[in-house]
Amino acid sequence: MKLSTKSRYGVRALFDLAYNSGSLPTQVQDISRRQDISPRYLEQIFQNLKKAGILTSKRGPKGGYTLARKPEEISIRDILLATEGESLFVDCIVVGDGRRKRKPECGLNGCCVTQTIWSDANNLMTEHFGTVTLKDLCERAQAMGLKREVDNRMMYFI
Amino acid sequence: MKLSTKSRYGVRALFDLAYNSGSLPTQVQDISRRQDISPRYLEQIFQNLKKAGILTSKRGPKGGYTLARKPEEISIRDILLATEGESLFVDCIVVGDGRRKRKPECGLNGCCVTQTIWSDANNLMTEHFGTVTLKDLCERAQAMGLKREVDNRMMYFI
DNA sequence: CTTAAAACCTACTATTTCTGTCAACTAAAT
DNA sequence: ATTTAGTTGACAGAAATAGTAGGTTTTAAG
Ligand code: FES
Ligand code: FES
Repeated sequence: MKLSTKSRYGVRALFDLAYNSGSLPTQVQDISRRQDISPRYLEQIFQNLKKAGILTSKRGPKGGYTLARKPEEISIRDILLATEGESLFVDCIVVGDGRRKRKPECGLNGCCVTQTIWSDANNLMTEHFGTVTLKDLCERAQAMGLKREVDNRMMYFI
Repeated sequence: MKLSTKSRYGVRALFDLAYNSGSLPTQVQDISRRQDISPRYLEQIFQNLKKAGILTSKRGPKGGYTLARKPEEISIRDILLATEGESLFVDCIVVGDGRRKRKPECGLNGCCVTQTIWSDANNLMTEHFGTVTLKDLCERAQAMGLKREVDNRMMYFI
């Protein structure tokens, strides 16, 4: 099991957005260039993130994407929820509302011993990723000495 | 990201072995029947687990597989290590010996902010899964009231 | 010694998921 | 009106996964 590129790209792109952009919308192509991700593909990912309420978008010239909340209010968990779905590890865990479709998969439902393991692990990861935010990432980046790209659109407003 | 069937089947099969078998070797077909896993596929998985030193085997009639260690000495981590490889989440984490091939994947190596996240998470999971053993699973199973299958080969020895 | 039961090995196929691209469309700014 | 840029859904190639199959080797039992 590996994270899908949707998740990895998603996290990187959102970090990039938090790190390099001000309050102005940022175009997909800029992030794509900086992070070396196919722009078309990134659009798809951003669409998911938008549905998840993590991004907002603005069309037209000078349009682009903006974080829907402050970086410290967006956790890795939020992102993974949008890109991977509710449960890592297995599909058969029943979360929250009982309307979710169940795939028993092994043993009868509720009688599966291994399910408890994956469920525990899932809770642990959820809790952990919930504490790591984009702001933390930005701080790490700064500590590592990563340069921000100067946003040349600011020129017009000086 | 979901666990591969190799991992899920593997854990279930090993649990089955720990729960239902005595010291005698158990055949693939028995486990396959009890756990409803394709016998031919299970053979493949068992080969991996054997290479990883978790199982020992005996050929010929009355042959089969046996746990290489006591159930309390086999952790979920050991199993996942055999079925999933060293790192969950991403491929680019460098573990232990530097001879492992690196796939930078995002940013320059050592300069990737997100890598630290996945690495942390990987460590956390490794630590957690390292504390859960097959014995724990057996205890849970007993608490849940799962029946053991009577091993009818014992009949011959009474 | 023969037979049969089981693990062992290699290769193949089918299915699904992932990754990325394309073209047509819609909204916004000038 | 025109142009820029995001939106959408379909789609195709690649890769990983899941499972199948045939044959070989080892070993216990008769
Ligand atoms: S029912 Fe899902 S792990 Fe067993
Ligand atoms: S280099 Fe692997 S996550 Fe960035």
